[in-house]
Amino acid sequence: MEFVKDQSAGYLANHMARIFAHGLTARIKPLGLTTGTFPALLELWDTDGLTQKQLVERLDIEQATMANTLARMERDGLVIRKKDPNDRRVQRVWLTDRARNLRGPAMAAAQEENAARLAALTAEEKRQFVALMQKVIQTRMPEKQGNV
Amino acid sequence: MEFVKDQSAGYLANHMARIFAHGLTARIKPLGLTTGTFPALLELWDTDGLTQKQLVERLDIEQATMANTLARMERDGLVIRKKDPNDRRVQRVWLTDRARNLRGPAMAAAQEENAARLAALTAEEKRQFVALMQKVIQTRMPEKQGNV
DNA sequence: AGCACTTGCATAGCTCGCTATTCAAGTATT
DNA sequence: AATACTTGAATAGCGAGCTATGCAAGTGCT
Repeated sequence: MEFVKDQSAGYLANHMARIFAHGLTARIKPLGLTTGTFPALLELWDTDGLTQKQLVERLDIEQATMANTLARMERDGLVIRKKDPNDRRVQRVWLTDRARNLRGPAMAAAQEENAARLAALTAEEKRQFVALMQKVIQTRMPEKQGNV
Repeated sequence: MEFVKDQSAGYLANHMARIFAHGLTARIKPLGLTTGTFPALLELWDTDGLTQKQLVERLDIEQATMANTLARMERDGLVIRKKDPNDRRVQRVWLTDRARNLRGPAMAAAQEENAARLAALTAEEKRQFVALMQKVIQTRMPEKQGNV
């Protein structure tokens, strides 16, 4: 065969991402979280009250995807959205107490999943692996170089 | 608790997979293909007439996902599904002429996308990268009880 | 002031992945 | 032969991602 799927970087990336997502889904389900909320939560745990626009910029996610994700998060009591009084187009996103309290357990779950998936790699391989993924990502996003 | 998303393997895997998917989507759109059909097509180009069950086993995709993907492929004139006369539960999947003719261009598109995304890596890094992803995928830790 | 342009977000509608459930066809047990 | 179990696929319903489009609030030009 001219194309071996298990040697194709794109195929492997997709497969691997599904495996990570599957594992993380299971680990954070007891917390009442889903994987799609994770990136937004990470940003908000660091800086509460970001605008939707700011979240989109920080996460390389489309605006429409973020709008939908935030709607689910609001529905599930993780955030509330308030119009910025200075510019009423802007929605600022604020964590609820519940979301703030999930920071520790959620980060622990993510780290456990990472550790489990990389368990077969040596410390040096883990370092290389992360560096290579960063490099591949930055190939499309040269504007972010040095910022990672 | 320190968690830097751009050093998290799972986060990077997700991000990278979205980048690959985005690129491949654009490259195969002119062919009338979408990314989800690609794995099934690769198997069928190699062995036409597989059953749905066999496709599921070969691709690490859930049965329901494959059923939906094949339904879209049939709708789009890529395959036809025929009941196996020896076991009428079984659906065998057969490529159409159109799908057979797409093999060359589709594989070329995938290889071009892979090459573009890995352009910043040396030959040795590419080899390592693929090997590391294979290793991560093949790691299947037994479910831990209580302590991960 | 009035008009066009820009910006931030929401909505519609799609793919693709998942879990859970249902259904029909085969197999096995009695 | 009738019943129960097993197996292959389909369906329902959701999350998460995308593109395209709509709309209201702000900005700028005249």
